[in-house]
Amino acid sequence: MRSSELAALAGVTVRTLRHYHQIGLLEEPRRTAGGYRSYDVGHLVRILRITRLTALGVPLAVLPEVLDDPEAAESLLDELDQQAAAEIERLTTRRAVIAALRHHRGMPDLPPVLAELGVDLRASAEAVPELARYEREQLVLLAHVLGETDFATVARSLAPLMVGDPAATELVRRLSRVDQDTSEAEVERLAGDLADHYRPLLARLGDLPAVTDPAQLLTAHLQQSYNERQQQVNERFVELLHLPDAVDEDLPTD
Amino acid sequence: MRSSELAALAGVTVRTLRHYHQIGLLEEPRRTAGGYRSYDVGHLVRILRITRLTALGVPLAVLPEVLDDPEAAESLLDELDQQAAAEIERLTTRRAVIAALRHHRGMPDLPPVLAELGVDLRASAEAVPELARYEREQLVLLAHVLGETDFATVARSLAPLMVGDPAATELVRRLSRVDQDTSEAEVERLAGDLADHYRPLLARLGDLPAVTDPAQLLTAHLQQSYNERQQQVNERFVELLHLPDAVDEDLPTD
DNA sequence: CACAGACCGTGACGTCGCGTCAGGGTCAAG
DNA sequence: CTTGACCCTGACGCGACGTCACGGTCTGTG
Repeated sequence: MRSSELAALAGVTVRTLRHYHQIGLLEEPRRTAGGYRSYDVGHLVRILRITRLTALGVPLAVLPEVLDDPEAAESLLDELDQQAAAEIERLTTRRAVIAALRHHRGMPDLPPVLAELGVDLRASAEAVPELARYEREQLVLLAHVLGETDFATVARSLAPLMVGDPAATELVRRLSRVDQDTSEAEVERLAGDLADHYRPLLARLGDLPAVTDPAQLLTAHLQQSYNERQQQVNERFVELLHLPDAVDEDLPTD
Repeated sequence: MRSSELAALAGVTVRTLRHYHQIGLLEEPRRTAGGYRSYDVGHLVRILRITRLTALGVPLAVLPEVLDDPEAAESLLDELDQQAAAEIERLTTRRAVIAALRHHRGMPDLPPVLAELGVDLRASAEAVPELARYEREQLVLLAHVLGETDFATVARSLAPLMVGDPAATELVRRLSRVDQDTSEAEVERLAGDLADHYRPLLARLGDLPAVTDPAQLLTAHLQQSYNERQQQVNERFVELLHLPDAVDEDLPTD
């Protein structure tokens, strides 16, 4: 048989044959005068045995051992089965997450738990795009520093304060309109309203085990997402909440 | 933040950060005087968004699209879910095969269906090792040329003729003892007994759709596994069964 | 008997998501 | 001033092949 015939018979590609030769898994056959490889059924059998095992997930490197050692083959099966089981579990939870993520459409980086709480970022995303992006990032940060479980707890009780909520959206909208021409009075009022609205959330954070000082990360992020005047609002907001107003000096203010 | 701090916070390795920089997935941060990278929370958020998506199976290459395109993200979720489902199915059937293979222990390259038929090659493997190997190869060949389904059908009705069967084992044992000193009479007798025993199997093969002339492959394999005198038995055996006694000229007789 | 087209050969690089040196510079504490 | 912990870049490694690139071989047809 020529290589292509053998490959067709065995259901592999010619390149695969060559690879098996290279790693010493398949004996080199005789050659024709022109240098063509000339295979026989023995090679076919060998390849079939190989492909049967690789189909089970056996790496090519360990094949030489298991092809002729029944005991090695035994323990290998255990291992392969456990690997497959573990992989199936990972993929199953992955599918569950994907299913949940369908609910906040187009934002698959949001924590899935928000979906079941009915939090819908799309509303505020349309109203105030750039700040919705910021909220989105805050949620991602928060979910990470708290862990998905603690985040779920917090989110469950605080969902109404969050972005999907009309009151929160309105605050965000007001903040988005802040610029140089905004009066000091409005700055003060908005900071107060923000503080009133978010105080429960931050208080709740205090109850939880601080991972790497989550509040710091969040406020640091906050400081980076606004114009000067908006930052002034945030400073007052933070003061009103008695949060640490400075962050690690390695974190640039930009 | 230094790279190791960021890496620890984000739950990735420093090497991963460097990789994301290399493929343009993560913006290069400012540098210190000494050339050290100095990250901020923005980078942390970016990495968290990335890892959330890669955990869903999103390849790094497509992340730039989906991170900022809700529509792309939508259709991506469908695709990922289907991939995961397909992979789960493959792994599940793989586990089923592994479970079946447990029964003919140490021989994971045998077709799994043989397990439920109670075929046990170990018996004959102890009795006549080298010929058991040959039978094993024949089974692998047969399973391949017929396909697992047709092979299952054939195997179900012919299990008693096969290797686990005492009568078959006895024939194989007789064949294994054949050498130069064996009488012509015994050669003839054994060939006849083999033909009688295996005729139903080969006849059955004729009923099935010939894939690449399975009988040829099988006889070719048969011709390679024996000493001269044993081949003589086989020639008679094949004649008695009216099988094609020659094989493709590309198949060497050695 | 020449020629086209299909097939064969041997390198060698690409894939994917990083791990792991190797060889050198930087930084903070003692 | 040194030590040890950290940082940098560059480059190869992994696993199982896919995919050129470039050249020789075989086979059928004119």
